[in-house]
Amino acid sequence: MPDPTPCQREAPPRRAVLSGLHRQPGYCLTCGVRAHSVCSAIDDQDIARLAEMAVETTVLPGRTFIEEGAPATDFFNVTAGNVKLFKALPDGRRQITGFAGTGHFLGLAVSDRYAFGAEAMDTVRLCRFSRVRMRQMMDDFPRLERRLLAEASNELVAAQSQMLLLGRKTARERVASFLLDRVGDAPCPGQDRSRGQGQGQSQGLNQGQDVPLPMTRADIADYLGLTIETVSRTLSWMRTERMIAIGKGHAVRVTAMDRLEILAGGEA
Amino acid sequence: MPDPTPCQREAPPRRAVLSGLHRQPGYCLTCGVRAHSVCSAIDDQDIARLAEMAVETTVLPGRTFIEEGAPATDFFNVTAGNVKLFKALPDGRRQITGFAGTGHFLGLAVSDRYAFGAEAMDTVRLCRFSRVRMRQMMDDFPRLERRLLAEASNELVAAQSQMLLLGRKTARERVASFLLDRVGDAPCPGQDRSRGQGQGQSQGLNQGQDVPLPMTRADIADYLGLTIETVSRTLSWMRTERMIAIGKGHAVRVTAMDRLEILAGGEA
DNA sequence: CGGCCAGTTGATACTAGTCAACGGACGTGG
DNA sequence: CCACGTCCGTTGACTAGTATCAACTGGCCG
Repeated sequence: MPDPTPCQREAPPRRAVLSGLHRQPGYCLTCGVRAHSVCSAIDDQDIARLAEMAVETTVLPGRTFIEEGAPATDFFNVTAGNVKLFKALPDGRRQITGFAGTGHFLGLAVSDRYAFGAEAMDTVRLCRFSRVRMRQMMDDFPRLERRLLAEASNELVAAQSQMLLLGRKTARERVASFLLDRVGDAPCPGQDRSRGQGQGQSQGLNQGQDVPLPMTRADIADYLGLTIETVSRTLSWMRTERMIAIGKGHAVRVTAMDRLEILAGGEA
Repeated sequence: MPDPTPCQREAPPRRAVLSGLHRQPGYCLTCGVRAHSVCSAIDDQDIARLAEMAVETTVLPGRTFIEEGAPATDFFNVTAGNVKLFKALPDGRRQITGFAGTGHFLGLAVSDRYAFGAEAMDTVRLCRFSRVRMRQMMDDFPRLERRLLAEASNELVAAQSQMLLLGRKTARERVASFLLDRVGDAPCPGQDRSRGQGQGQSQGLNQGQDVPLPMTRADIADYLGLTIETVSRTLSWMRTERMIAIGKGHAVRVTAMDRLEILAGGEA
């Protein structure tokens, strides 16, 4: 297993939510995240240009580093930690539109303002790129644009599934879908997305699949369009039905994948 | 006003849902839709290549021409008519993820299967491109890819708004948001998206803004995650509140934009 | 004319939201 | 050390917003 925290170089003295220093030219060459991210679209020989425009940024847990509606000046690439993306209504209701982990690219938008907010769920490390410079890179490297298009297409597909979930699924179906979407995610986020069905993650003599839930009930609720009470009740119900086992500290073990899959109602 | 049905050439003898003949090399040069679509990313001098790989296709109202889960062999560009895009559950519940009008590009996906279905709402004319050939075009013309990325980014933003709507808005808020999204759409779809604020929202002496609704109540319901009854009741309620006037044959006039906007709850 | 479909409206049911109480984990400070 | 407060999660009682079921209308077309 490679370096679990691939992005640690500089000292961490910063004040505002967003600050930081530019990377060294050779930075990206050794970045463990590159392989999983859009940066892989740039060859070794050109990657120094990318490195030099990347600003190292650290965001503390709970801090909002993209404000919905603020001028969209930067793109971001998550190099460590997890981020929640959301939209909100004036009265405070909010919808989490997605979770972004290591390797995820943020900030795609044609508009000059961010259409969503982003908040760090844990300590997050980011590469920050100005949009202007990023556009130059895209001009010079069409492969980068292709990679972004692929990323956007995947997100679009995910968004469509989420619309089906939010518009048409019941609370039980939503929670089941949510758990299944996360089966196979490594407990250590960002690594090992191989999703090998083989011996899977720690099945052993088969106790079921572990599902890491690095988010609170409130986050799950805001993601599924439910309340925390409903999420809690639904998980409790699944436990009494012996479909899952609820462990300490944000961990759930799926013990009846088959019934969960039926519940989730695979798409037609 | 230019040719309202810019894509009429060949005779219409066809049997299957999808068939058709390849375009003539000069076709795209005169296509009135080109300016509004991804095709504008290709210069006049190169557009013949695109024309030659485009297959003219007509789809009758109500026909599904993209089947969810089917092998994704083609991209489409809508040249006339309106399309609804949707995902469905095995038991028939369905969520319309979007409406696509003239100029809209369909089929973006990395997967080898369509993630959504598409059905003609009226008589639809399409340019159909094989994915393989389209990929060649993208290789040769990075501008095309850039244009597609912009298109995808916009759809992503729209999808996020829709998630907020589906997850967190009440029925009244959903219907209000839906109507407002369509204010300014020309009654004749595909033309005049200028959204000229010129004469204001035509208030003033003013009868209000016309909102064309070329879809049934069932479609609206499936788009908003509601039932047809709730949509009907909500529109009726808005009428009694004098926020809208309901005309014959799928037309609604917004008579109190301001109250509708408050209802829709502008995003934070 | 009769059948069908889209839409409206009413009565009732039910899912999930709201309000509230409680327990455990954790951190702080006496 | 323990008392205290806070945050997160669970559970219960009740409510409200939509869904469901059903009846009815008007338009369209064979």
